[in-house]
Amino acid sequence: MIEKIIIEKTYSAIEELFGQKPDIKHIQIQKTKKDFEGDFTLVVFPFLKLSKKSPEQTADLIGKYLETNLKEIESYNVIKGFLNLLISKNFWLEFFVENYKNSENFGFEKLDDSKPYVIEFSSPNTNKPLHLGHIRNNLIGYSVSKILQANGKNVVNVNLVNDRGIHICKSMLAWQKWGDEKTPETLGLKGDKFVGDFYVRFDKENKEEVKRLMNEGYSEDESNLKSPLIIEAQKMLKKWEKNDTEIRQLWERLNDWVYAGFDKTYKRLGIEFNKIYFESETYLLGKEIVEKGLKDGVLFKKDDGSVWADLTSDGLDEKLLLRSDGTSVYMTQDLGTAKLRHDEYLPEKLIYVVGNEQNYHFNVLELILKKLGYNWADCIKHLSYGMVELPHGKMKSREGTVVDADDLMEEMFITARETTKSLGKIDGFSETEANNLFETIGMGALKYFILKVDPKKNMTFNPVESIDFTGNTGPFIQYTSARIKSVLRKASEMNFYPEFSINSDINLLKKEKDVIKLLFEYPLIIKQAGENLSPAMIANYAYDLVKEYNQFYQEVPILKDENKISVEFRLALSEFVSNIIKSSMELLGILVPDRM
RNA sequence: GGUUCCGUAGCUCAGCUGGAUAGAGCAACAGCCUUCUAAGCUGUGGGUCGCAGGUUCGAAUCCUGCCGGAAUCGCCA
Repeated sequence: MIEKIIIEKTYSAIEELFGQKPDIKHIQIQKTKKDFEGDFTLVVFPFLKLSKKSPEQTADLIGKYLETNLKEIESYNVIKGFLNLLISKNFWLEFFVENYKNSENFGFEKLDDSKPYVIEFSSPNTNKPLHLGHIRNNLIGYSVSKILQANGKNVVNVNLVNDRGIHICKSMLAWQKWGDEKTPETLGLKGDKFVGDFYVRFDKENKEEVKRLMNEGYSEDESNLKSPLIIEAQKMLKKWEKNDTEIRQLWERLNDWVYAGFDKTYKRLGIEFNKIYFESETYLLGKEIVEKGLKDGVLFKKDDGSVWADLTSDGLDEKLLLRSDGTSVYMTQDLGTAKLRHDEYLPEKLIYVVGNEQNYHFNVLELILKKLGYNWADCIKHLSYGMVELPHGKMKSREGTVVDADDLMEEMFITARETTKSLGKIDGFSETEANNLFETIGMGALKYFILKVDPKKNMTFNPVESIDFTGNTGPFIQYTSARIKSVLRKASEMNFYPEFSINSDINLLKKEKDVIKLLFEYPLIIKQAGENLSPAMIANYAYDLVKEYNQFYQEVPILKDENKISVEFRLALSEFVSNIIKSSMELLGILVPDRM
């Protein structure tokens, strides 16, 4: 790495020039800002105490030293305390030659032998279809998984499906009562939608019961408890827990419908898992851990028999782990599944992609595991992402403002179709090709719109803006790639092919160098995105690269140049860029078309 | 009330592990297609980086306080 070389040389420069050893942390090399001449910049302010000279003199001395002692440095200039270093043309060309032929894999690490990274995302309930919030979760999880793989990690994608509990019983009961033996097939509905409708039906009917009870003089709380529908659902849950055959069959039937529906949504989103956990299989886990903790005196029991963890010494509250009737709560299950996953995979990291409303939950989870003596709890990482809000506020099912995942994807497809058609871009496409293109563009727009935002931040989803296809959008990036492909096609018709060797004497234009410099950064971006678990860093990089390339494309003729070496070099540069666009988009789960 | 997170252009977002004159896109306005795809490129206007202190040669970035917003603190998941 050139930065490292400059840092090392700067160290010896200061040592030799000023007779003192600098703190290595003070030697910072950064990209030179656009308005100044140079490639890298050294900030010399921290060395003034050592040099006992003015910033300009200090920078000048170091600059001279680097210029004579580093062959990569062509020249330098000093502005105030900033030493701008110009890297030689040959350095950039060598970098280019060494990497462009294998640019499909440029920046990707080979699979290392570290322990696996287990990443959980999606985690749906089976009583409701997936919505916009799930889309963000899925896209982030899947992309982070890809990014970690690009960093050479062995990654396992897991999903934990909440397939049991009172909410599923509500849907089951509603279907029993009002379903008339209808099925998704008979109604031509997607299974998750079908079951979700019965959940809504239950809610509606139950509200009326509650209203009736309140009219009879009961308080709201009492009415909620006394509602016959609720009582019946609770009975059903108890039967389920006792393995009642009839209830279990009904449960399986409804859940299978839901899974068939989810599968379609996942498939269209392009999401895959290596392993799916079902809560019905894991919800009893954790009890043993808690009972052991109780025995060891880490946890305590209250008079009513409930079991708690005391976290007050850590600035948190007491946390319930077993109810007074001995049943477990969400936290208990999570303790169990965490241990299960740890035992199964012995992971380096256990990543949970879960919304920031559960920050507290994960703090507590980690703390309790540590209290129980599981030191591996350190490997737990809550990848906390922000809520998706609509321009008018958050999504509320009561107000019917929930954005359904399938509807949204379909809208993106339709918008992509209309826009593409109106631009006249599908001449010569078969119907299948055209539909594939609309899907690629629509999904590209949606995914990019969501992933370009820093995961930890709340974001606003404006349906109008998100389907914009110009500016900082997925389609713009896809378009640039298609443009390059078009040039490459045209080139081969003219018998020009991407080619460059270091022997070629070439005058490297500013725009060409700017593009190469961005390509040069890609491996570092992948690394940082991996460290920060941030698809947004990849998205923003891809945009910067594409923006830069388009300026090059606009200013510099590729095929029209008279110099064959220049033509071949620019083709090679373009091909390199298109490969990086493709690979960075792949890290976001976005495809790039050959033509659009 | 306690804890955590957020506040950057009219809007959506970068920049935040301290460095130069705070950047993009959208929206508005003005240009560029007889030349490799105009889903593009160029230009103009638009900012007390919530407010006030502090640390520092240097703060949008770090610390403290305040203001505004969100989440959370369930024998829900």
